[in-house]
Amino acid sequence: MNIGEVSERAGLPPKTIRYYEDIGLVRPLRSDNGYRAFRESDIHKLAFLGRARTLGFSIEDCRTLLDLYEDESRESAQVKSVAKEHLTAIDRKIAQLKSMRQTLSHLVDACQGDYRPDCPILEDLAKGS
Amino acid sequence: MNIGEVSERAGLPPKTIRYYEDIGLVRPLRSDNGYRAFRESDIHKLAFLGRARTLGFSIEDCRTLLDLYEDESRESAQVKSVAKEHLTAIDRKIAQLKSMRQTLSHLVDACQGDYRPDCPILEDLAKGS
DNA sequence: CTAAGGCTTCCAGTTGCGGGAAGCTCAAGA
DNA sequence: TCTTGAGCTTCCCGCAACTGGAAGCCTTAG
Repeated sequence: MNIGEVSERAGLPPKTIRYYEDIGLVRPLRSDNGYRAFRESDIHKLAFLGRARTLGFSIEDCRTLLDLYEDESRESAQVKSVAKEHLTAIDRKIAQLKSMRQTLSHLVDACQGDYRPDCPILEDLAKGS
Repeated sequence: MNIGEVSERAGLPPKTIRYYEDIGLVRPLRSDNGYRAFRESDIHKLAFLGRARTLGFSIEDCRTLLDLYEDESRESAQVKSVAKEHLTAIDRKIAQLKSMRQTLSHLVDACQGDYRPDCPILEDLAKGS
């Protein structure tokens, strides 16, 4: 199967698929004409990767997860460990964004947003919190 | 004032300060020996930038905000507009992260995390939800 | 036979810096 | 006075995870 159809079926842009091959996440065969020839297993892997990426896993995490997926002798604890670390990273990011949101929304509320130059937002930025 | 002391006072690494000069956010003078010579106003700008960055504004937003800050004839509506757009971007990111968090925490909870290979996390990634 | 579309590779750009090399300058100690 | 050592300079590479675009081959329909 050529990259275009694979792209549709796996839900990933061709560019991304080529990139994943570059970094060794998938290893499609090649046809005589030089085109990539994907097997069902490749599509399956790509869909796996797409799903893992939407959950926010890094490429390296994806590599690890894919390896574990294909390792019959894996222990689920290994998978859980990767997922838990990612979860705490997500929590950190959420906390950080919420903190920004908090400050920023106060400032936005305090700003008149009219034709006059006076602005609490700029005043805050200028003198630190 | 040399870059080292400015770095301490503005709370930004020297590398970052040089980068900000590269992209035209600050324009320190130069001493005869070629060293950057920062004025108080430069430090003030750098602190402004540092604060804006911790609130998550992009460099381009920072440039805009700095321009507005120095523009006596600004209208606070312009500032508020930039801040509001950033705020909605933050809200989008928070929503996305929360969605990831939701899915991921369910999966993590469902995984035994023991020596056995069976794993709901991998199963989910494999078949998509 | 030709044109369009799909495929290939390769290179550059994105965001916001950080690391490190090579080399100049300056201040302090033997 | 000479020599360190720290601090400064520029320059270029690398990161994550792609995306866009150029140049060129392959295939298929008209």
